[in-house]
Amino acid sequence: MAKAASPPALPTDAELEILTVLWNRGPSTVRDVHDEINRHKTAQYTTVLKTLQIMTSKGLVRRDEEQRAHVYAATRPREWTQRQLAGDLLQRAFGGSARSLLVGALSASKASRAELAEIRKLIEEYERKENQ
Amino acid sequence: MAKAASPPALPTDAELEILTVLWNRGPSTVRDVHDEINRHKTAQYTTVLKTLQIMTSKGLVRRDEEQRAHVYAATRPREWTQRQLAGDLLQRAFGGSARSLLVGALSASKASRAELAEIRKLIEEYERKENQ
DNA sequence: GTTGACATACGAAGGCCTTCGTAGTAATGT
DNA sequence: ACATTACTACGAAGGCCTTCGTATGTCAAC
Repeated sequence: MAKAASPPALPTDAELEILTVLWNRGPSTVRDVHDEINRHKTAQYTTVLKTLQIMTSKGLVRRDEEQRAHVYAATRPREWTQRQLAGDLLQRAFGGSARSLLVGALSASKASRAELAEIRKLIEEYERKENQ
Repeated sequence: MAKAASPPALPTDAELEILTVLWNRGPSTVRDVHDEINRHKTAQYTTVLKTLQIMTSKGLVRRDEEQRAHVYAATRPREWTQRQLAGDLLQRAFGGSARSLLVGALSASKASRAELAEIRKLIEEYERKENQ
């Protein structure tokens, strides 16, 4: 069973939460993930398990069954997934305009002065690369 | 019937598509929306109608029943909704970092030189306001 | 070997989203 | 008056997501 081949679809809400744990912790058992998630909300152990099983069949995570407690790891790096998610929203809600998306993000987040500076540097970096 | 009071929840996919039409066209009948949407995909008239009815009950749109063909209008402006959506993704997938979100958006969109310049100006603008 | 702790597998329920077909009603034209 | 056309209302199906309870298996330790 399992198999998913094709590009893993976008992770859903619960899936993204689990992926975040995996990205932060590295390969983890269900128990690891469950414990981590229960730090800020409550969820049954089997809920996490089931979701991880589904994620496996979707190809979002890979699992190592060597040990009795299977070890799960994200298939795609955080950045790759973030790009998918950002790209999706970009098209769906912002007509592809990265600028509009940034406006939305900034007005939603009250970015600090430091963050603004970071973003400016990032853009300058991009522009430099663009000009080569 | 109808009524939703509380802050309208985030629009779903199909809802966002309809909202986009309303934002672009202004108040419109179901037929208007349906015609517009069928320019790039096919959907039954009653599907659009039903979705608009649901959106009404959620408070995403308001409807004027004066005429036989009801006229629908978005309750919230595009920018407001975009902020919700951006803010939601920002928290869910980027740990609140607008910079990370921008990185994702840029790598997903291959922004043009012109767009990069626009974004830089936007940031400079923000920084100027921030420093007053 | 029985018990208890801990693991996976799996079915199923409840929600929401999306879609559409059908029914009923109002306007329009012949 | 009648047929045609255009509109709204509504129910329901099919999917996916999320959640959980229950069944089952494994291992260790008494």
